[in-house]
Amino acid sequence: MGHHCCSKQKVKRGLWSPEEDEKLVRHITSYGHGCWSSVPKLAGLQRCGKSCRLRWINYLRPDLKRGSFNEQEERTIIDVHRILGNRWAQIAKHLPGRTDNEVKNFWNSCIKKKLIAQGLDPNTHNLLSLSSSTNKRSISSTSASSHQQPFTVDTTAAAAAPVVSAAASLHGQFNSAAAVLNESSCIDWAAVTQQLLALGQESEQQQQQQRQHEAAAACVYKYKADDDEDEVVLSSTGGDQQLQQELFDATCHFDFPFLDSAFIAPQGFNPMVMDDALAWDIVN
DNA sequence: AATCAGTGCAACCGCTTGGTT
DNA sequence: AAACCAAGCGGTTGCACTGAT
Repeated sequence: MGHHCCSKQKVKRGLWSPEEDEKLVRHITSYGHGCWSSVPKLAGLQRCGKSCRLRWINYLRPDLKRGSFNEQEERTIIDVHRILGNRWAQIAKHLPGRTDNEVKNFWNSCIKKKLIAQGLDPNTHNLLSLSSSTNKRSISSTSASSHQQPFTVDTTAAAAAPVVSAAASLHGQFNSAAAVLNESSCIDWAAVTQQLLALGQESEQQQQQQRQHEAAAACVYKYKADDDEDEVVLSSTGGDQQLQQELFDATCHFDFPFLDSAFIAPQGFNPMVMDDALAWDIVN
């Protein structure tokens, strides 16, 4: 089966020669690529337009950074992958000079193995032992990303340490939520919070938390990012505004470095169970 | 020296998306 | 609404290279 995009022409395939590279670079730097399907003819190449485009994007573009990935880049890939999954093009946008193909190859050949060696599931970024646990109960699943596991709660842990469990569960849910934020979906955090509370036994401390949850549930957190600065803005739909402001001040120090367009956190998004360390862990 | 397995990277394939007619 | 096309994307393949035997 030949190329559907250029089946009428005899095209060369396989590795590019330096001469072909030179022709393509010369053509694009002089005239731009325009319509890729016309590039091979105009540049004097016996390649299909798709092949030219790929060669340019992945190898010949002047702004590409060559060489191996540094530690910072590796960290970024892992962090963004945790949130976005295998969306290599999206991930590559956070790595100037790197292509989606390069990131994907680096992930498959290197990072994946490192994570497995660390006992982490490269798909979910959870501990492998936890990923295979059977003592879990699914309470919600809103993920639109196939790599994400349904939101689960370890009920044993919940009984022993509900707050920790809730935080851990929210952590998992946040990952799912983050994976779909770009599609402008909203997570029903108020419902999640209610279910979390139902799992644990009510205590005085939890009642205090309940009040905080309710206050936080009336908050709308707006995150905006632009070239100059990122900011999270609080607005309220009612309730104890002083408590809301305290919650906001106490929990919204963190950034959302992987969201390059503004989003509005869903009503009921509750940072109360997150401290800065967890928030940092979530978004990084 | 020859062979083989493992690895990394470049390129390809097929599908999806978005725009145009 | 349907058909078509170009571009974008992620998964997969092919091949050169390297190290072990």
